[in-house]
Amino acid sequence: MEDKDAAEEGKEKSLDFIRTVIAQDNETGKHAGRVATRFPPEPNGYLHIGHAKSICLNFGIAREQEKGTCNLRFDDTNPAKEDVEYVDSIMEDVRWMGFKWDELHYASDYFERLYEFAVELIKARKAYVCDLSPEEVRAYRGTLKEPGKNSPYRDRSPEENLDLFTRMRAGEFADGSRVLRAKIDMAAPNLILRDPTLYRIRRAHHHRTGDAWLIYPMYDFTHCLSDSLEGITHSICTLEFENNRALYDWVLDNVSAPCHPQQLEFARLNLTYTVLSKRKLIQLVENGLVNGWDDPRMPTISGLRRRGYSAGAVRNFCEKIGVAKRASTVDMALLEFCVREDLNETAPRVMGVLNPLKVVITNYPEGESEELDCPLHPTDPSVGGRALPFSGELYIEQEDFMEDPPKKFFRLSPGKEVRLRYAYFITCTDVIKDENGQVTELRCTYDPATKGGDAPDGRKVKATLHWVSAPHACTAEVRLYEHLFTVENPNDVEEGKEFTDYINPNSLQILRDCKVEPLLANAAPGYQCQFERMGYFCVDSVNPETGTVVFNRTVTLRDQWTKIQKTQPAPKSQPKQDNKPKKNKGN
RNA sequence: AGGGGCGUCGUCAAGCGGUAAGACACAUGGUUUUGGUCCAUGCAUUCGGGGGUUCGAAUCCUCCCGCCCCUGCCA
Repeated sequence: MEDKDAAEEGKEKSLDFIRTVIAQDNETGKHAGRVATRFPPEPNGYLHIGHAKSICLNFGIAREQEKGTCNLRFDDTNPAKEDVEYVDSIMEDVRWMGFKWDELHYASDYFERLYEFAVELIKARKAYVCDLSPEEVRAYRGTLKEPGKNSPYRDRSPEENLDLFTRMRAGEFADGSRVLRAKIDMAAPNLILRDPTLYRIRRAHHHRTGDAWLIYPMYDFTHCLSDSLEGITHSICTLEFENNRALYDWVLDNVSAPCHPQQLEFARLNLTYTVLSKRKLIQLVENGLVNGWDDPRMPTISGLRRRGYSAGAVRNFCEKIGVAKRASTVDMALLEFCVREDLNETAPRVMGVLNPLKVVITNYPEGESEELDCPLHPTDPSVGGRALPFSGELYIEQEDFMEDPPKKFFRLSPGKEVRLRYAYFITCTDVIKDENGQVTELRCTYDPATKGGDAPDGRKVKATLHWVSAPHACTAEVRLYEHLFTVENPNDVEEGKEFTDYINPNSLQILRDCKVEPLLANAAPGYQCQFERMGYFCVDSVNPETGTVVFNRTVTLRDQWTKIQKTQPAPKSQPKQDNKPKKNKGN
């Protein structure tokens, strides 16, 4: 053991390309050992798992450096799309992820300074007010293959530009009638550099500056200068901004900026069976295709939280996926692995029956009951235990009984003996059906000698079932979730279809008559546990008026049995008896 | 007269001239009072393709191919 650890220590953990740059900068003393990052969301939507990757990168880097800092900065330069609801949710999500920002900033706090930088550019003949309409600007820009042509307003004098820009700010011109543009190169092969817009006129109420401004700076002008003003050393963003780096550098090179951060671009996260673009996420919410941003099916941080994911699991996931420049799509199975890994360690094991089937123990003393002392975790005694009531009337899972079982079915069937976890061995003696042939109840006998779950005579059973004592059971609502989409890549849309056409109709299944052990009657919202053999669940944070506890299934357990079933020849038809017909899970 | 990026196992991802890490997934055994966990084993003779340099190439050179991003007064 010890030498193994020692061997491991010798191995250098390989750094991703961003941390490699930072390590080099530290070595050369480029920033005197200082490392300053920032997480810069625009408050125009809720954060999702893709942002979690960026959060872990930026805050993570700051945390692992001796002199590292990470700011939270809202990139709020487009009042038309932004809202305080989003800034609040973003702060909550970053905190929940387990990070603390060093400084909190809003790009809008820099508006006055940004204006001064723009004036600087105008005075240096590097920016001009352009009267072209948006359509004309587009036409003048040229195409991917052909150069653009200069705006007729390109050579206005600094005096005239200053006058016009001042009057833009003062509100003398209509929205969209003029813009301030950088004077760079209309023939630049990088279109971003063809005299990009720096300021536009917008009579919109800003969530922070109110009506103080009528002109708003564009991202490319704002972002680099905000970074500079905050003394950011490494400005980390996603790949699609690679083209913008030329402008990022141009602005900082042509203005008296305090410092020049290095922009580094990494590949954004894509996940199978979901969408991760704000536009699409907003569409799902606004069209009522999901129940809000925190719908547990959503890949949002708030959705994952409500689903029962722990911050640690999400952080772990972000570490496992790595950081690189290659466009990639991570398998959802990895995210699921990360929650299971986390919850397996910590979650108390309890009993919950999703689709109850009544079992009467015919030789158990009528009306009696007893309490079994059971651990809450199979390997970690510190999780504690609880008293579990047992009686002659129980519920077991419908799928744990088959009247005519296939070869590899180990669970209960007529004449078969199984173990009830932590309780007794029982043997099925009778099957009771209703007039439709549906199984409504099982009659079983129990062996009093097997109390606790072991037979003194050493006989074995092939299966252990979870169960709940009927008179003691608490009725609960359980929401089962599956992938939001039926296809791996919902962005890959067939001709004439939309991504919403691939929404999984079974992504949410509500079970209203589940039976859980009494311990759970007063479980607090957010409480995470494992229903033995069924999966990890958590108490929904939004409780209904009805008073019944609502559980969200975070993730199923790994399941050999369904795999075996899939590879088995179809079993002889069985009368279905679910209270809610269950679709074949998985696709 | 287009420019900027990226191609290593099914999916992520190390590797940076010395002979293909790791993780998920998958498969097979073992343990087990969860068909869970855990443990063991297997899983790229080959790095988009062709040439070249070299004793030696995923790593260097070269040509080709494929994919992503850029023509918002969005970020």
